[in-house]
Amino acid sequence: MLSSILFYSLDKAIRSYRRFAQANIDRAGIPITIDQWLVLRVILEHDDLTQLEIAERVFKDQASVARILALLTQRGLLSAVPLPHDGRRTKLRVSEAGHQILEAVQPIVLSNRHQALSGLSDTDQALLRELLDRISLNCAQPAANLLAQP
Amino acid sequence: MLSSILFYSLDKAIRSYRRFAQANIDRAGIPITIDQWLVLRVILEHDDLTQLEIAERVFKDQASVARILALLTQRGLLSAVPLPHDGRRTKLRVSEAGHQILEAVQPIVLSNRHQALSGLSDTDQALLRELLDRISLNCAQPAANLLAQP
DNA sequence: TCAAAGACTATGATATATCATACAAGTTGC
DNA sequence: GCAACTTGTATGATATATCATAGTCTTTGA
Repeated sequence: MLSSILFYSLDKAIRSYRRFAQANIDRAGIPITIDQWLVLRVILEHDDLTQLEIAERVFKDQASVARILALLTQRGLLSAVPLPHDGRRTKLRVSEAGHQILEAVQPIVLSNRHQALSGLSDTDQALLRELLDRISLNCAQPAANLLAQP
Repeated sequence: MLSSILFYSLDKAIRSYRRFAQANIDRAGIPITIDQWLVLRVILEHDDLTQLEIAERVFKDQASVARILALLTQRGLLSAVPLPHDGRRTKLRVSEAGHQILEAVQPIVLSNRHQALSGLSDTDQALLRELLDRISLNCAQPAANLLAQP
């Protein structure tokens, strides 16, 4: 049975949460996706990252980030100023409109997390995080080679 | 810090696992995606589901399933025979080629899970599942209404 | 200083996610 | 037996995921 597989529960949990969270953001009439929000947050915390560095922080690849940045810029939530010392890059800055959206979303984000974690004690949450991080770590290792080359 | 958020760890874990698992399948030269595999598996277990019922089992929506089914059919891994008693539907059947791919992937799937869960005891795994299922359950509830209507 | 190597971004191709909607076919109520 | 409703599938539009690659710019090394 598929439902007996742990990764099935893992997939279900994150999909349920993302749908739930996005639905609440949509319901509040705030025009942003969770992925766009996450990228904005990263830029807010560090304003001198390359697309690859942003990608690593949000677990996406560089191409996905490039497209999200293009969208955010196009929507006026982000501005990109060329960096003088490197002609390839730009300095990304969250615009005023971007800040406003981040502020508007913040209480919804907190409420979403609170509801999603209701019934989990602090101990539960700490343990959950530990187990999840262990899985991430395991998957970052090079794969065991089923078809090992001589 | 984003990294202190539990859902960040959750997102990271499932993305790490999916990349890891897909890379191992690709490396073995088996031409199937994890999502396609999952849908095939569901059809194998129950051969009389509507697209919506399949979607519920794999946590996708009907539109996504429709497109995955079209692809699987186009690639010859699935056949669709019209059902006599309902002109809208078809009976889905995993083809011989589909069975072969499922068999070829199976050892890789098992190895992936084993590696990803290494270091987690049975107790850990049971607890992890419990916590994840609780989150899914919490997110299935209608949202708390921040802007409650009188 | 110049050529090779490396870093950074953009984009084409394909797959999936989601909403909305169109269309077809079945069911129900009267 | 027909209209209204419901169910099932397909698809357009937009966003994200991923790989591969092209194009630009920087750094390195002799």
